[in-house]
Amino acid sequence: MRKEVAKLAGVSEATVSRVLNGVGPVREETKQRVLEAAEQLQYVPSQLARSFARKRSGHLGVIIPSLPKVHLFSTYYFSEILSGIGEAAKEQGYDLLLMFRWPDEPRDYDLLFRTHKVDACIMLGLHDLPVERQALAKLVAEEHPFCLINQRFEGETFRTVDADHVDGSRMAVNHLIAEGCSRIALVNGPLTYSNSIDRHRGYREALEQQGLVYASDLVYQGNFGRKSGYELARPLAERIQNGTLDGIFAANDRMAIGLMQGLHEHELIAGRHYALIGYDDSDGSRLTQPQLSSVAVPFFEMGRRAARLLLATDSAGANGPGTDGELPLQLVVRESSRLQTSNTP
Amino acid sequence: MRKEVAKLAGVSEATVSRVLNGVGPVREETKQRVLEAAEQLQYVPSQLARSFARKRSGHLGVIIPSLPKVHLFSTYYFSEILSGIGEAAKEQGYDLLLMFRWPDEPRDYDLLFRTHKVDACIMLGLHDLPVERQALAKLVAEEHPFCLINQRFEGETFRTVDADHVDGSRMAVNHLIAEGCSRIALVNGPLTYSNSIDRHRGYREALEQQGLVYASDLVYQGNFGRKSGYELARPLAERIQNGTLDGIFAANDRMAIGLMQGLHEHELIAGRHYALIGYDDSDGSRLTQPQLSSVAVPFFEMGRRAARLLLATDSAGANGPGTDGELPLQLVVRESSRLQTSNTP
DNA sequence: ATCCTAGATGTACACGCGTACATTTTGCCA
DNA sequence: TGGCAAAATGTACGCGTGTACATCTAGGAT
Repeated sequence: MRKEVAKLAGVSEATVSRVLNGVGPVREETKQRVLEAAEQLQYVPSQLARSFARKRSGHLGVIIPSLPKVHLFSTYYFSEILSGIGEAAKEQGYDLLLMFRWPDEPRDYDLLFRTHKVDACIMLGLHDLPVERQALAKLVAEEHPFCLINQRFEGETFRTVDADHVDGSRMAVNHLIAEGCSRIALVNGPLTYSNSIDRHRGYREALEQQGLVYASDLVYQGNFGRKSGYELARPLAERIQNGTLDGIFAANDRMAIGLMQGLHEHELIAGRHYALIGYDDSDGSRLTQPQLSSVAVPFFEMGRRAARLLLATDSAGANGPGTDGELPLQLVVRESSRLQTSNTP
Repeated sequence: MRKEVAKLAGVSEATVSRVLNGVGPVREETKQRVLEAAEQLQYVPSQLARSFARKRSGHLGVIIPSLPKVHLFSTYYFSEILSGIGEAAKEQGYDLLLMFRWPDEPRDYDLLFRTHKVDACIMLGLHDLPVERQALAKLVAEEHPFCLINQRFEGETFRTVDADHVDGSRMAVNHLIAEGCSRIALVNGPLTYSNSIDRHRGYREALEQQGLVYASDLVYQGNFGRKSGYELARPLAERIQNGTLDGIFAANDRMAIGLMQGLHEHELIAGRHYALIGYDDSDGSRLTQPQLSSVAVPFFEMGRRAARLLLATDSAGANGPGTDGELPLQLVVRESSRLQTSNTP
């Protein structure tokens, strides 16, 4: 208890507070006396009371989507981002308040702020739905600092840390073309993610820039899960076999891997009968046989940036909405996208 | 502000508090008046002040190890556990305070409690080191509720939720033997995890129960990382080729997969030239070719139990150290452990 | 020696809630 | 109608900090 420390050190409670917070002028000798007294009494200030007095929780909230059975949609994705957030938060003296959001729960993010549970918040894996936009708009209206990662809301100016997925997708498709593919399918994710929109745009741009035709029947849709990729193997196998498909760009690794497994059951091998490239460069991409080519996304760095953006106090911290510049992606070529032999039947 | 709500509803602040907390007798009509006033004024109590007044943070701390470059050691492992913890915490009205612990940081877990940052805490991925034991012993001495998951400290009575890994390992090895293996290697993890000790014991017991000899030169050691498994491929390949090895039990999937990849480079195929089984039944086990046999560990359930154990208030909650009963494991046979053809050269 | 200023410390209180205790109101029975 | 217990509400205060403001001290310039 602070009072006892004060008495033991022969000073007032205010001085104890000053020493422990390093504020205000304190004589060196006094400071030492206080520190010794605190040490001797094993005194540590209560974060609870401290937060209360300061009216700041010291928490950075992180909203993570949780699925009924899957628990976490993509462990790699979230783990990387979370680690990045964690590093920056620790750096700034904040703690992470992790909250799992179930699909049908109300989006009352503003309560997190109004109840002072968090000082700032990062939302992951949001869908572009009206309810979601509305909830976020409310946060903006009430001037609560928050940030999205790897996701934009078209037409809004929410603070966001994103990568240039149009360019990343272009890179992926260009690579397939360079490997000799001319009929390239896109296996995309749900269009309620800006990610998917970007993939589609990059895919189309690359095709058209290289003088290939864009055909909507080459665009397939999954849900970013492995199973959804696996299930698309059947229609794609047919096209590969009848020669109307030689390359596949999957919007993430999980679907790419599912696809690869499904096509394998049709005796179709990636890097041999067709070229395949995924997206995210998740750890799974190194587990498959053949190993999966992919586009590396700096998730860790994105998490870190988002947290710094929100918490930075040193420079021009929580100034404008200031969406950060988009981060660069990197093509990672492994075996699945190689296509030396042509696939004539 | 509560005072305004009170005024608007024509009651005292205490009554507002009572209504919002559902404590004490309140006339139904009064209750409605207060709720309406609160609604109208958009009043929500500050969690900060509430926690302060109650002297309970409402946070369940979760300590997660973080590695310099790897960020998270095993995303599957932690994601599952974390999700389980999250579910139980939400169920009990607690929030998760996530803290990444770097290897060289001091183990001052007791500060978390003494500063009232958390009401209870779950530690993951601890090593059995003197500093660690000491830190935990301090928590016990100060009567702070905490729980370990998937890990015991021999000789201590720390609250723990664990699975019977001796039995799980026995199952794995018995399976290999049933598939016709007679010379089975163990690729273990670091012995500073009780997990590893258990694996070793189960491995040995199974061998001896089946009348096979236990030989220490068949025990290899990795660090649970894929790379460490990959690097063990060289010595193991040699033994497989000279006929002194036909089965491998890896202490986790990551090492098993690395091993599988390494052995593949020696033209050795799991399920054909040797039988392989991993442990954890992580999502990666389904990504390999051939798919990896494994032992399923109910990580999600373990996380949930640990959290309930700590937070449960309804039944006999935080009573004794009460280590929970060990959870059952399940053998998951896929392709890598099948061994129809003998491996005569 | 005096005065002034900056440095050092003490005093007092607010922060927003929960809650023990005092007080008032209600409902019921004699 | 009076009385009494229980229900309903109000009053007052503590929780452990941070901090504005007042006060005191020391040291240098005049």
